[in-house]
Amino acid sequence: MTSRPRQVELAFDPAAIDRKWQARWEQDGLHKVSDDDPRPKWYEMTMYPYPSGDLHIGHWYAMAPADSHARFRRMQGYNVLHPIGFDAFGLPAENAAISRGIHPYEWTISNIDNMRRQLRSLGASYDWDREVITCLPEYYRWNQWFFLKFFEKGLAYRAKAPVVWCPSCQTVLANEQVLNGTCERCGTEITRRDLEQWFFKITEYADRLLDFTGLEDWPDKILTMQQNWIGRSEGVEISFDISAVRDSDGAALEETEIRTFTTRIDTIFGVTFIVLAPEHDLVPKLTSAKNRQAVDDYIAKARQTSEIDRLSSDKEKTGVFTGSYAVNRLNGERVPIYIGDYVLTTYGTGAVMGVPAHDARDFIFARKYKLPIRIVIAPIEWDGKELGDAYLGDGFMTNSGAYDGMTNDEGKTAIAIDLEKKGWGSRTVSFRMRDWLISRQRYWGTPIPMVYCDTCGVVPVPEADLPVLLPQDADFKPTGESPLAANHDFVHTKCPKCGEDARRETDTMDTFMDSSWYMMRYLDPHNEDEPAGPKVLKQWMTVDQYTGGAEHAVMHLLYSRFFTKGMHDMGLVDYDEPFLRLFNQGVILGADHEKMSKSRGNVVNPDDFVGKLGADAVRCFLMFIGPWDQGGPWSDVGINGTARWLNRVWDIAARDADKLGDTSVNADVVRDTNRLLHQTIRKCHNDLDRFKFNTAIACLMEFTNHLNRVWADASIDAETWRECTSKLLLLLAPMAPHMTEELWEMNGHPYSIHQQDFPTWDDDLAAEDVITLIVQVNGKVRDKIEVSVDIEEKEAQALALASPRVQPYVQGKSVAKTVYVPGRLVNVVVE
RNA sequence: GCCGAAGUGGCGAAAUGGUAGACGCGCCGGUCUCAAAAACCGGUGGGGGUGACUCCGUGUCAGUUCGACUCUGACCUUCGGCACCA
Repeated sequence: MTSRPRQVELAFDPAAIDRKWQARWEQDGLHKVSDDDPRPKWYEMTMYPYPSGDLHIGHWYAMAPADSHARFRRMQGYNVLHPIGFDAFGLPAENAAISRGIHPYEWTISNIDNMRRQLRSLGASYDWDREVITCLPEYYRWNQWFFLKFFEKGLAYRAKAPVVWCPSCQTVLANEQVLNGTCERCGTEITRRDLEQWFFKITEYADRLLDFTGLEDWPDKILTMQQNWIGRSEGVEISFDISAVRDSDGAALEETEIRTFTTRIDTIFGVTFIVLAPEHDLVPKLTSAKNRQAVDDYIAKARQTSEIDRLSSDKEKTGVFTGSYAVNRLNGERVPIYIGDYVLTTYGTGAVMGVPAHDARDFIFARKYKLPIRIVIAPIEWDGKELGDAYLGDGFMTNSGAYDGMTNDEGKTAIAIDLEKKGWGSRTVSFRMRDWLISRQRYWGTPIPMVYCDTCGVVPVPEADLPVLLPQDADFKPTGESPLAANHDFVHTKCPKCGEDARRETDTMDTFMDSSWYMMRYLDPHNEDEPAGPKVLKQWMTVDQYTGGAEHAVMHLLYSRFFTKGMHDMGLVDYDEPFLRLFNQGVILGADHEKMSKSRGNVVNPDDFVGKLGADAVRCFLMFIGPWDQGGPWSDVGINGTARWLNRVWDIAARDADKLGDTSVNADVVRDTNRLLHQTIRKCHNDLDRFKFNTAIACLMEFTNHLNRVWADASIDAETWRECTSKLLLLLAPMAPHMTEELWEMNGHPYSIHQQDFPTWDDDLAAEDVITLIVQVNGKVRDKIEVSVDIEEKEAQALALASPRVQPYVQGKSVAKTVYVPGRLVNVVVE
């Protein structure tokens, strides 16, 4: 409350104008989108918000530029669908509800009411009849419907697995929701649990998800992140012989081999040990009586180790010997079998062959436990000495029997082929991505439509019985078990198959289920028979432009791609990518260049600025700060500049053009003004097309400045003035929809400015006839001369050399050559 | 550690390999005013010079080029992602 920034005084009342036009547009249904429209369609979607209760400046930063772009497309002649909805299920509603003793439904719906009002204050061109709210049965019944379809197709399955658990949220999480070993939502360190849960088989689509050919314009960053997340590795699964191992009774084991996965089969002759994950099934059987105690202790310790520590790559590599040996079939060597927690049970086969000479982790492990290190890929210029570190590069095969002398690349293929012939292994592909765990032990989500019957097993709820309603009266406080399990009426049901007593599944679905298909529901939000009708799907999908934050790279954006491909394969839709183009906006920061947070006290409340300066000023300032994909700091004083400019636009557009007499009109200035108009239209159009709002606004500012100058000396005629000001309003309309509508009306144009065509330009009129020719000597600028745009090279060179400011630099020196860039410069190279 | 993006005035930034700093903020000066605010006009990268001018300048160091903020290589810094994935 100390140094209050000086306040811009406006010549108009933005708040009144905002209200006036928002009401009028609403009343006229200006933003209603018809399915029967002859114009080409453009589906432009922005990621729907979570109804946290308040539309903060980050929401504005996501929504306002997106709306401006949609408006721009509309003026270009497209039938634009730019819908909005609410991602209304999820933990925060429950947590907030628990702490306040209010039902999640009440909390969510009242937040939505408030945010709807705030979204309207932004002047966004949403068709509210298409609004989607995911926590309503009209919506989530289709989650259940899709779940049944995926189940039928074998893409949804139930399995016991070591899943991620958040002790604070008291629920399992998907792998994608773990950040550095902590819960993505609350930051609590995660643990693991062995639970039976529902999964979606996203891994079955791993290869297809890596194929980005159907995506026209996605940021490389997102594609890279998805690629890394999926983590495809080509390698070989090779087994080691354990048929010689005997159990405590001296009997042979049921299993005769250990399967391992490697990407470096060329190093197979360098194997000096095997390491199994502590959780590996074979561990108890392979552990000798003598080593039992040490192994059990190690496993117990591994269990206690936190996920963060366990996953840290800096951690010391530890392990214990099981007492058993396996045989490397390629050279008949016996190697010790260890367990070690640097081997993950969830990747590959949960077992690795230890090649210390050529793997950094195995190297450290071998040093620690004094295991032999045998070089089998000779480094280029290797002096035959011991290695100080694992050698990971290429080289020639050595100590590798028949393969000696091959390059390791050749060796890779040769060994793989031989292994396959002998049946000891096969080429295979491993993925880092795991199946999508969708069960949640929480209340505020879509009930999973499954029933457990003692006689029939797992039985899907028949489609006709959907939706399985989320009971209103559940005790939703988290206990670690789903709150629905405590609801007697919900749990106890009849088996759809045999009619006997049965129990319902009490877990709910991950909310990323909701967002995996919401783009379809906007097309047909009131359809009671299907998620969306085939006719509207055909007409609108896929989404032409999607905008939103990059934080969803490997969650929502990956899930929805998978979901779409699944639907495609079931014949439910005929496209297999949901979003053709993607644009990620950056993050809006506090004035201190830090992330906004209450504890820092740098949070900006948009409502304050909207009330004083108007929605248009806030919209334009957010777009003017910098490139949209870059984000940037908010500035309480910076916005005054944008407000001042809009005020000047107001002033200019409100002037009476007839006050410009003929007496001082200057034909050159009229021509220059016309040229600038056409250049401005061109630049503004091209910038808006590519989301470069900051430079689009800058060029409109330049045009505004020019108009002010020519008004001051009355050097242009009234007609030109009217032409320029009305085009200026049209160019600005997508970004400042309220005040341009008001000025449009004041100037006697027909309602609405937002239904007009975006101005077009004429390249001939935009072309310069005089240019500034840069004259350089050895690349340094020495003079600038005004010349005709179509000047000949010879003449340009002559003018350059004749320049008195160039003369001193060329005098007495020989001109080696001159470089002429038409319309740009002449560079004289001397000596 | 690996992958990716980015380093330009006091600040946000702009520049198809061709005038570095458009546009805006802030600041300085002026007009208006009793005064201030607002508004408007002018100035504003740094050094030197009364001046016309001149030298330096886009993270650092090399390179390619007639010419590099832009391309190449190495390094430094910041941010984002992944992080024992065999």
